[in-house]
Amino acid sequence: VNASADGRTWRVGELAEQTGITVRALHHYHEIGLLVPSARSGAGHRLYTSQDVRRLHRIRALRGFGLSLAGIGDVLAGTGADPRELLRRQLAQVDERIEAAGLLRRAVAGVLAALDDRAQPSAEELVELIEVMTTVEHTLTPQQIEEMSARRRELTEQLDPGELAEMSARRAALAARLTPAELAAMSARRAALMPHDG
Amino acid sequence: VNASADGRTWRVGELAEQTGITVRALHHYHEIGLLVPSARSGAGHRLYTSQDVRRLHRIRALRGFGLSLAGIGDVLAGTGADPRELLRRQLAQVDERIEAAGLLRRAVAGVLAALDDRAQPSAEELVELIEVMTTVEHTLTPQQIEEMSARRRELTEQLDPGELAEMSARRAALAARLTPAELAAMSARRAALMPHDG
DNA sequence: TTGCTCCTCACGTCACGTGAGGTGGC
DNA sequence: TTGCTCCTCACGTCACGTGAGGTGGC
Repeated sequence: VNASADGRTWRVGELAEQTGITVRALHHYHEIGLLVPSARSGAGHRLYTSQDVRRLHRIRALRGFGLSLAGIGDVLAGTGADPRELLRRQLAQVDERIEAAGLLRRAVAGVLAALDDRAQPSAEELVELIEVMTTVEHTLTPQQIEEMSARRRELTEQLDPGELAEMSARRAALAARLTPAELAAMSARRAALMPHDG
Repeated sequence: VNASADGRTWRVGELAEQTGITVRALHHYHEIGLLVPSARSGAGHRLYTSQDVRRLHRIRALRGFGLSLAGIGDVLAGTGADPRELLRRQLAQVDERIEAAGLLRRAVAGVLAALDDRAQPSAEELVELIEVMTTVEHTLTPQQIEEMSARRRELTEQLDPGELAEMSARRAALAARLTPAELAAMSARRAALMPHDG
């Protein structure tokens, strides 16, 4: 808002050291116009003013929120629509990631549990196991899966922010947890998957 | 193991439709040698045998486990080391993702909660808010952060699979959950962040 | 004079998406 | 003859990493 007439400038290396952003990344931000240093030295070296540094901190903060560099540019330019809408989309995306990762973690842990009992598990057995475990999911056709996610998207978009946040939190917590019962069920299923010797 | 003399073959389009994997992806798998169709028609069209289809299913299953195409090639070739080691690394990676996403979700939800009270939040306010919220994390230098994750990695590698799985499950569940108390704390902190009017 | 930091190309990454332009099979 | 599927280039994506070869400042 008010320009403090601080004449101090920073060079790329200094900025990189302070912020943990690499020199190459700063070059990249310059290339795409996201952060153009306000000055150059006589030798052509980039010189960043305190204003530039301030912008960089904002860029880093927004990047930490998972925004793309293009998205960050929009937000900082103020050209985007309602910022809340942006954040809501972010939240929904994060929740999808959490949910997917939770399912994946359960699957991986399940396979690991099954393998840990075997003396010398071969890669062959591993593949076999993973294949069978994922077969269930594959009985759904891509269309069906698409329909499901589309339907869910519609539903989600009709919720107000409060409801959305609540539902998301519940789903995320559910997906990330691993109940002993589930582990037991996997352990049981494992017997059916193992090659019958003799 | 035993080759059922099933002479049936499939063309890329058929395979794509059945498996949900795009034609382009199948071309890509061919290019990198991950899945080379066993035959070609007179016109040069790719013809996949039942063996090829079987391999494709395995590729898809392993891809679902988050492995890179190169990693999948290794596993299917049986050249990799102990498959359990591979899965353990996968598990650790997934847990890191879940944890990071959980932290992110909390931050985004916090900012959203703060913004929802404002009548007409500007992009400027949004950025300000996000910046302040992430400032705490930035008091750590990159080196410190690196040291922390390195130390944690060392610790993790010394655990046996059982301990690892248990710890991971706890961490993941913790990170994904959003307690009312935390929301309240955020709500309280919010007051300090809002610009004091007058 | 020697390091150190800086500079500008420019290719590589990962797993494909997306045309462009053309040919064979029912 | 008309669609449909198939083919092979080949560039684009996203946010930089990683040299290559060269120049200015203390």
